[in-house]
Amino acid sequence: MATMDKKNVSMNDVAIAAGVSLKTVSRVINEPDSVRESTRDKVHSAMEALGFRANFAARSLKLGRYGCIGVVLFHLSGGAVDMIDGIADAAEERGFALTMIKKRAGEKMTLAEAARRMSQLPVDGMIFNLRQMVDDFDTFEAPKDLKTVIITPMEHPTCSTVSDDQEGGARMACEYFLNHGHKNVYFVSGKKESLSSQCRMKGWRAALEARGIEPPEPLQGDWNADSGYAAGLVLADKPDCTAVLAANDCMANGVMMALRDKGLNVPDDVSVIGFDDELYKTIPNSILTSVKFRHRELGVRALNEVVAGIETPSSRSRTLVSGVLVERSSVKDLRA
Amino acid sequence: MATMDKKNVSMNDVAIAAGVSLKTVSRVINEPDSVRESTRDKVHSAMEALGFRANFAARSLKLGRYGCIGVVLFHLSGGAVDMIDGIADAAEERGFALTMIKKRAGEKMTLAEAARRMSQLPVDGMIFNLRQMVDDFDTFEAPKDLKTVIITPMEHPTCSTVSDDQEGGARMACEYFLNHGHKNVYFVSGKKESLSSQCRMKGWRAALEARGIEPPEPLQGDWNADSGYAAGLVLADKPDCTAVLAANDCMANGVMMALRDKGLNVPDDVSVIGFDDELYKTIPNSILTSVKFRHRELGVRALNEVVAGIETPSSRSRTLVSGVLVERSSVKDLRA
DNA sequence: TTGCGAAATGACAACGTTGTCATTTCGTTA
DNA sequence: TAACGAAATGACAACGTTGTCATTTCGCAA
Repeated sequence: MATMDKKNVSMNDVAIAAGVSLKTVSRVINEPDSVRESTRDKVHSAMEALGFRANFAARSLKLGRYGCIGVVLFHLSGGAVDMIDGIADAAEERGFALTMIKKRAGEKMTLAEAARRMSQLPVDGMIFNLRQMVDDFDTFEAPKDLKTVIITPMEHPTCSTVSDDQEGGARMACEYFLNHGHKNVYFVSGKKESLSSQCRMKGWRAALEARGIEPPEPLQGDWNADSGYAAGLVLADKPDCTAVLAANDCMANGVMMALRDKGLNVPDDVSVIGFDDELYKTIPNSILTSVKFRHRELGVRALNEVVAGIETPSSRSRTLVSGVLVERSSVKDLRA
Repeated sequence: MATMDKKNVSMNDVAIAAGVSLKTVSRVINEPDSVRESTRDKVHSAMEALGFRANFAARSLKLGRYGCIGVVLFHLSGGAVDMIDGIADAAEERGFALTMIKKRAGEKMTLAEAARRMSQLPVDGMIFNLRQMVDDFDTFEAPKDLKTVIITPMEHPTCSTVSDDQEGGARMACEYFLNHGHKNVYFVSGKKESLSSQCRMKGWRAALEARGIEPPEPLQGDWNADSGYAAGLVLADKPDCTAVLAANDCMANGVMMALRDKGLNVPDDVSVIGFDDELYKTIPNSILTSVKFRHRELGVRALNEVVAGIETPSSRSRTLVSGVLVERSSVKDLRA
C-alpha cells in the first residue's frame, strides 16, 4: 500500500519506478512481445504498485483516433432500448465504446446541430437515430472525416442509412390478410408525425393497390390503447370490415377490446394484426398476430456500417432489416 | 470553397491564416471578451474558411478532464429508457456528455471489471445501473479519482447510491389496501433474482407485519402476464383473498384476467394493485391502480450526485426517490 | 508630443502518450 | 575470444491544446 498521493501516475513514473525507459513501458502495453519477460514483469509490478492507468487523452491525441462511436438520440422510444442494446454489443465486439447525446425534450435539434456537437466529442464516427422528420434532412452534409449513419426510414442523399423495413412489414401483414381470403383491410395509424406510422400506412396502401383494391379511409390513432378502442368502435359498425391492421400492438388490443364490447369475436367476426409483438407481455394467452422488427439487429447493422466506414472510407449505402410476422390466431382463414 | 485536403485543421493553421498567434485563436474560443473585436472577426473567418474544429484529445489532455460521465448498463430494461433519458438531460444541462458501456448478454461482469474498463475511457465520473446482485458488490472499491454512483436498491459500504424507494412504494400500496378495510394482502412476485422484486416483496411483508398480520405465502411470477394469470387462478380459489399486490402491471393484468375468467369481478370481489403504471398504454379504459416510480428523476439525481462529487469531492451518500400511487378504480373500499 | 497604465497579443513550455531512429545488449558462430 | 546480426531498449520529437509570463499596442492625461 505504498500508494502515492500524486494526482495522476504517468508512464514516466512507472518507468522510473521500474528502472526502465518511458518507451519500454509504452511497449509493455502496446507490443508486449517485443519486451523481454523479466523486464515486462518489472514494469507490470511497478504499474500495479503505483496504480497506473493509461491516459485516454494523450493516447488519442497521439493516435488520432478515439475508439468511440457517437450516438445521437433524437427520439427515445421503447424500441430504442433494443436498438441501443444492439449498437452497444456490436460496438464492444469491435472494440469501440459509445458516446451519447440526446435531443432535449422540447428542443428543436437539426442534423447539422447534432453533428456540430458530436464533433466536439471523442468520436470516430456517429449514428443518428431519427424517427421523425427534421428541417435540414435533405440539405445536411456530414463532416467528411466523421462517417455518419442515420437510422431512419427515409433515404438520404449523401449519408448511409439503416432502417427496419416498415413498409415491407406492413405489406407482408396485408398480403397475409388477402391470402387468407379477406377482401379488404382497414388501417389504424399511429401519431401523424411518426415516420414509422407513415411507412406502415404506405405499405398497407401499396399492398391493397397492388391487388386493385381501393384502400378505405385510415383511422387516426396515437399509439395508445384508448385510441385503438375508439377506432374499434367505429370499425365494429362497418359490415365490410373483416380485417384490421393496427400500427402497433397496444392499439390493436384496443381495437379487439372494442370489438368484443360490441359483441364481435376476434377472429371469427373480425381479424386483427398489430406491430411490435409485445402484447404477450401484458395480455395472458394473447392471440394477436403481429409484425415484429428486429431492433437489435438494426443497431448492430448501423454500428457495423459506421465501423466499416471508418476503416475504409466507403460510399453511401442503404440497409433494410426485414420484419417477421409472428403468427398467432387473430386472423381467420376465409377461404374454407 | 477553398477547403484544403489537409487531414486536420489545427489552431496553428487558423492562426497563420488569420495572421495572429496560436494563443489568440485559443483565446477567441475560451475567453472571447479578452480579444479585440476586429481580431476576433479575423479569427472567426479563418476558422470558418478552414473548417476548424477543436481537438478533443488535446484539449482534455491539457485540462485534465473530459466533460464526460461514464454510464455502465448492467441491465437494460424498459424502465432503463426513462432513467437514461433523465441522465442524458441532466448531463447536457450540466455540460457533460455520456460515455456508455454495457454488459454483454451472458457475460458476467463485476463492478471491478466495469470500473477498469471505464477508467480507460474519457470520463470524469461514472454511474452504474445495477438491478441484480453481483459477486463483488460488498468488496468493490471505486477508483479514488473517479466519483462513482451506483443505481441500486442495496446500500454500498463506500459508494454513493441512488434508488427508487421500491420498498416504500410496496408499503404504500399495502397500507392503501389496509386503510381501505382489507384484512390481508396477497403478493405476486417478479423474477427471483431481480432486486426490484425482492424489495417490493420486502415492503409488502413489512407493511403487513407492522399491523400484526401474518403475510401469506407469496406467489412466484416472472414479470410476464402469463405468470400473473397462473397466480390469479390460484388466488381465485382462496376465499380470504380480497386484495392482490402484483410486482408489476403486466402480472397484475394477468391476475385480473384470471379472476374474470373464474367469474370474479375486480374490484367488487377482489382488489388489485400493480407497479409501474404502464397498463393504460395497452389496455383501454384501464382501471388498475398502480405504484409508479419516477425513473427519470432517478437518472437526474444520479447524474447530479456524480457531478457534485467531481466538483467537490464528497463523501458517500444515499438517495431514495419515492414512488407515487396512481389511483384508479381497482381497489374496493370495504369499510362502508 | 510624451509618458503611463491597461488592454491586447505573443513566445514558449507543458500535458502523457506513441513513432522514428539510434544505441545497447544478447546469443551465436568463427 | 572476437565478431557479428538480431533482439531489446532508449533518447527525443511530435500530436494540438492551454497556462504562464513577457512583450507590444492602445487610449488618455499631462
